[in-house]
Amino acid sequence: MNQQTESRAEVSVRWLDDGQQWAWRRFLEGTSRFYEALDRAHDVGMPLTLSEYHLLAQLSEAPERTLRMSALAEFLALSRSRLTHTVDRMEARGLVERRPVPGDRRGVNCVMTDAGFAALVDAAPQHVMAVRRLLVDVLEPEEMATLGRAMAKVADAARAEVARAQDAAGQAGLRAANV
Amino acid sequence: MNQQTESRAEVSVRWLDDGQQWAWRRFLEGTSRFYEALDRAHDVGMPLTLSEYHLLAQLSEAPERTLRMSALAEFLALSRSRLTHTVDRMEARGLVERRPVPGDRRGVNCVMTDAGFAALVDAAPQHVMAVRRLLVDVLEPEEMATLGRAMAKVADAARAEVARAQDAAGQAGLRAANV
DNA sequence: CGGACGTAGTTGAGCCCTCAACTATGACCC
DNA sequence: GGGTCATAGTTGAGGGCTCAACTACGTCCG
Repeated sequence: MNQQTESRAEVSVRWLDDGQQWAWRRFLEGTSRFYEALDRAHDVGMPLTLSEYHLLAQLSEAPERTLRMSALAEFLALSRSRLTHTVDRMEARGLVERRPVPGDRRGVNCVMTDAGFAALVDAAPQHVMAVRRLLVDVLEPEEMATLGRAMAKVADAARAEVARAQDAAGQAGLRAANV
Repeated sequence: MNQQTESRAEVSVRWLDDGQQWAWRRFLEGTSRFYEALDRAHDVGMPLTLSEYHLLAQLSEAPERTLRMSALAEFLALSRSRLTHTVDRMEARGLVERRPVPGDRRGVNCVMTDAGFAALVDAAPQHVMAVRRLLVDVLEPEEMATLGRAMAKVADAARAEVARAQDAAGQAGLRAANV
């Protein structure tokens, strides 16, 4: 307990310097305003929200335009629960369909319908133009490349941290079971 | 009508090249996983959510630890409605207080309480360590600087687009009124 | 076999956010 | 000075997301 208190003490914190603080705040504000504007672009004049669009885009690149729910959740960085709810809504609109996975009766495949493909094709130009207007064309090519490399590292770090947390939770469960 | 159809035609869309596509997807995945992990870090062991933390951080730097609701909304890139709801919840927990603005009876000041300040000070070390672990320390200093500059541009572009959209809505309103 | 554990996906309650409508006040201007 | 428009903030309904609990199936192994 004492150790935990120690590790939370302010003493050992390396605060951000001014440049880091500035960059971090720009990141916060930039991501927030960017996604807000992109969402808005989808709301006016596109029948697909941003996450629906990404879901269909992912499916469109898969063999048979089909992916297992779990694979889709992993690719899109969505929770299983959120994916279930999202697919519920899209299925009701006829954009995707659920099918059993042959050979694994736990699994569910998500298949893009023709209507789903049509909706994707219809929305794609506006979507890409918005991404250009708000991100790609705003940056120098070299900035965009650096942004990509940097965010790839960030994604890895976050993935690793979440995995660590889940392991720790598993250990805690074991400990509890052993009491 | 015909013109609108034309302007949406696929013909004139400049699609993303492979490098741009890669960078854009890294950005999507990176931001998604980063905020998920940071939220999680706040949920376990901190009494403040990420947006509550930022709200208090902003107040802590203002004179008298006080800001008008509208100024706070602008700084934090929150909608007025969202800020109202968030402040409702924080006020119920004693972290902030509402006061009338002297000299403008429309306005409401948001003031950080001592309890709010204490909560901020308590959460700050863990928050900063998480931001380092997930972002700052993952990148080269030069990458972090570029990220900051890039996101500043992106924020400006998004702000400009939203402002344009609001102007257009205003024009539409005028037109409707003139019919 | 059969029990324990892991994986796949769903469910529903609760929470937070968005959106549009609303109240109230200030600013402008003829 | 009284209409008109702009600004400030709130409200509540509706919708999406999170979280924990749950069902169902697969896998491993003694």
